[in-house]
Order: sequence, then structure tokens, then C-alpha cells
Amino acid sequence: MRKDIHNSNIPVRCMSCEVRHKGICGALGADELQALSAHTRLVNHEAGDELAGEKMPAESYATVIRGVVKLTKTLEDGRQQIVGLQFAPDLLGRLNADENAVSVEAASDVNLCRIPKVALERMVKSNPALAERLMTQTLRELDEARDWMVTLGRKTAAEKVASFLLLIATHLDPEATGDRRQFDLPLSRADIADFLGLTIETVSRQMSKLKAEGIIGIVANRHIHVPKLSKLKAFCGS
Amino acid sequence: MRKDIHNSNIPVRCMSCEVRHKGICGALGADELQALSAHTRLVNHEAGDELAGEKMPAESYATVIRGVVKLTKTLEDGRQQIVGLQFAPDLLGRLNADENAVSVEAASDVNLCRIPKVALERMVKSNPALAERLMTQTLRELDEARDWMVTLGRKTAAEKVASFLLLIATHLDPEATGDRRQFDLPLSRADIADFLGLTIETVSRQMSKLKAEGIIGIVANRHIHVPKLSKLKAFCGS
DNA sequence: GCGTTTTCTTGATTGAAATCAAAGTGTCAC
DNA sequence: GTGACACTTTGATTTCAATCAAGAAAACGC
Repeated sequence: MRKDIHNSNIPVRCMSCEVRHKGICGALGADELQALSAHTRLVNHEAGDELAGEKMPAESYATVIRGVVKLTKTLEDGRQQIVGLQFAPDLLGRLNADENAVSVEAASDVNLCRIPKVALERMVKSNPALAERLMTQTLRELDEARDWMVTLGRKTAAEKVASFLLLIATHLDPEATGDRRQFDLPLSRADIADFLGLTIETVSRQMSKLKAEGIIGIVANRHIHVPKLSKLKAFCGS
Repeated sequence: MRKDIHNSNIPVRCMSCEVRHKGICGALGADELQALSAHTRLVNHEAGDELAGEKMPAESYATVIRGVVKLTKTLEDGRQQIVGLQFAPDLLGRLNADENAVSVEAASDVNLCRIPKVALERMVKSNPALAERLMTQTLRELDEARDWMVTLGRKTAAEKVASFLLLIATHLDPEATGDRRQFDLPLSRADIADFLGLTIETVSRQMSKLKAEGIIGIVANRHIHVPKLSKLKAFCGS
């Protein structure tokens, strides 16, 4: 369920983004930022909420402030594939598109900073630095998609699961240092399966295997402990 | 083997591109085009030639004039995945990157129009229309990558091969109309396998199956005849 | 043309992941 | 807390694609 927290005590300005998570705001001047802030709106969503439907008209952009958003595509008969995960401070939405190429869904509870389509697009036209920043993010997404194609096409189930855990471990807290990680999985087994092109049973079995081999320690169901990141990497096949 | 045909009777100017294949030139004014043309160079490559290595320094951009170029990524142990195919008039190379994220190889014999890195990047800075055109191509590549992730993760071998044939049928000659197609496969069975995340044996078997079911007719080894494109589509799973 | 090499096809067998099935665990409303 | 429901794990079996192994057909060099 979408819960609008405009008018709450959280400052509803993109100003706040700039400091906290290096979103698009870094490319904006103070006056541009102020102008944009008049249109942005902070919203919360719970895990499972659909933020935008595949082939539905694109309404707005949004910066991910907290949580994980999944991009999915579905075949006619219902088979589903997650084609991208977005972490803070990624920007959701694609420039100049009339309709969404993918379905956008909250994987975990998320906070978003919504930006109306026209507001951002007007700003991009007059600000080459912002356009370049968006290009950089798009190229990074392309790299990630291609990396994941290798995982989907050529890795074993064990390598896929290890690669997924490594991805989460490194993306949830990019600032973390050292060879040890601890985090809560933002995705269900079903989501992980849809991301890896596997079934939930296979994901579960491979997780158990990694646990048995001491690569990961599972405290609670979703809580993962990685004693040695380098050891996990060795299981990823690349 | 790279065969340089500069100084041949083929006009070595990007001017020619604009008319023939709607490359980046469409975004350029006549004077810009002339300036660019001073730096571009038409080159030929044979199937199998490596045009740029993964993690090697990026030297230049190039427009594909004729033929098919494959983008590949390779795991440490040699497993390979094709992560993209480029047809005319696609632009090879990524903006502002110091090194290649992928290995670039000629799948068939190809003609390229090479553009030095600095020449294009200087032009992009001063020409927003060109920047937008590159953004559009990048977004299209992202869409294609994500579409292919669904194929890799969720389709059966039969659906994968059908999807590949459909991709080639629609990309080799985008202008073609009607429900019938005839073309030469620009990729070997090994390349097809690397694109689909399969083995060559499985690709071969599925091709034989499609032939047996009358979906495709194979004249010579590489020559494919598709009597009904719509029938092939029905085998793609989406 | 003819032999060599490479690529492609087909068959037999194996193996990894899917499917089918059931039990266990966690979460949430009340 | 307690029951209901959803999610996860584990086991048994099946299936699809990989692997192993020959042949057949093209492509190539001479």
C-alpha cells in the first residue's frame, strides 16, 4: 500500500537528496535545485507494491532513497524475469519514453523521491551536466545488464546464487570496507529465483549448500552473514 | 585480417553514411559533417577479427556500415557469452569510457567507419542533438539487453533458437515487409550457442526440429528461409 | 579435383536443475 | 499465545539440455 508522507516532518525537497545520496542533484545549481524541489515529493511504498506497469504510460521519474526496486519482464504464459535491481541513489525512469519497457516493483519497503516527467525533462534540456549524468547511469545499467547476461547464460546454479549474494553484499552498502559483511536480503526466494532464472527450490538448495560449506552463515531467514567476501567471490565463477 | 581500404575508390567520408544508413551523421550540420569526415576512415574486417579487447583501452568509435559485430564477455575459465549484436547502422564504442567493457569481434565480414575517440567526444560536447541520439541508441541497447535476459533466464532451448532466428530475420533487413524472409545467418553455430547460453549440439538439434516442423527451411548450411514469420514468432514464447 | 580441416549433425548416455510432494519455519492478525 | 497462512526447506523423481562419441557435410588449400 502506497503511503504518502508529503506534509510529514521529513523535508520534501530534493535538497536533502544531494547531501544524503548523490542523486541527480549533484549536477544542479542551487537555483535549479530549488526550482526542482517545488515539484518533487517523497513517498513510501511497501514491499510488493507495483510502482509502474510494463507497457503502461510513464508518469514520472523517481530517485530511490532507501530500499530496493526490481525491474521485471513477464512472458505471455507468466514466466517472469527480473532484469534489473535499483538501489539508492539510482534514478528510476527512462528519458523521453512514453511507456515503460519494464514493470517496476518495490522489492523491499522503499522510499522514493518522485519527480514529474516534464520537470526533469525540461531541466535535462537546459543542463548538459545533468544529461551527462543520466547518460553515465544508463551506461552503468547497460554494463550491469550485460554482466548479468553472462550469469544467466553461462553460470551454474551454485555460481548464480553466489553471484547474487555478492551483488547484494556490495550494493546494499557500497561504502562498507573489509572482507566481512552482514545484511538482510531485500528479496524473497521467489524474487531471487526470478532474478537468477532458477526455481525457488534450487535457490534454497544452493543457499543451504553455501551455508554447509561455511561460505555464508544464515542467522535468521533473511539475515545473511558473509565471513569472507573473498571466499564468496571465489564461488562466483568469475 | 584487417584490410585497410583507405585510398581506395570508396569515398572515405562520413557524408556517405548519412544518406545510406542514418548513422550519427543525421544529427550533424553540413559543416560539422565535413569537419568530422576529415577524421573518419572506412575499414574492412573479416569474420573472426577482434576489433577491440575486453578491458583494453578504448581507441575509437565506429559505425557499422555492413555486416554483424558481436560483443562478448568471457569468464576466467573460458565460458563465453555474447552480450550484444550490432547491425548497421549501430555505433560501436561507449562515450567517455577509458577501457572496453566487452570484447568486440566481427561475426561476419564487416565494413566499419572508424571515428577517433576525441573527434566524436568533442563533437558531442558542442552538439546536444548528437548527444541525444547517442542516448537513444544506448537506451535501445539497454532494452535489447533486458529482452535478452528474459530469453536467457526463462526460455527453453527451442524458444531460444526461434527467438534468435526472429532477431536475425528482423534486424538484417529492417525495411523488409511481408511475412516471408530469406537470409544468410551471419553467425556460426558456436556463436549462436554463445549468444543463447546453449551448446552447439543443442542449437543444431533445435534447428533440425524447426526444420522438421516446417517453421524454417534451410537451403544451404547458413542460408535460412522463413516461410511464415508469424509462425516463427509463435515458437518464441512471447 | 582431391585431401585436409573445420563445422555441423545425429545418436547414446549422463547430469543438473525442474517438477512433484511434503514437512518445517516464520509471520501476522486477533 | 494461538491459529492461519505464506514462505522456505528438504526429499523423490523426472526431464531437458550437456556431455561424450561418431559420422556427415562444407569450406579451404593446393
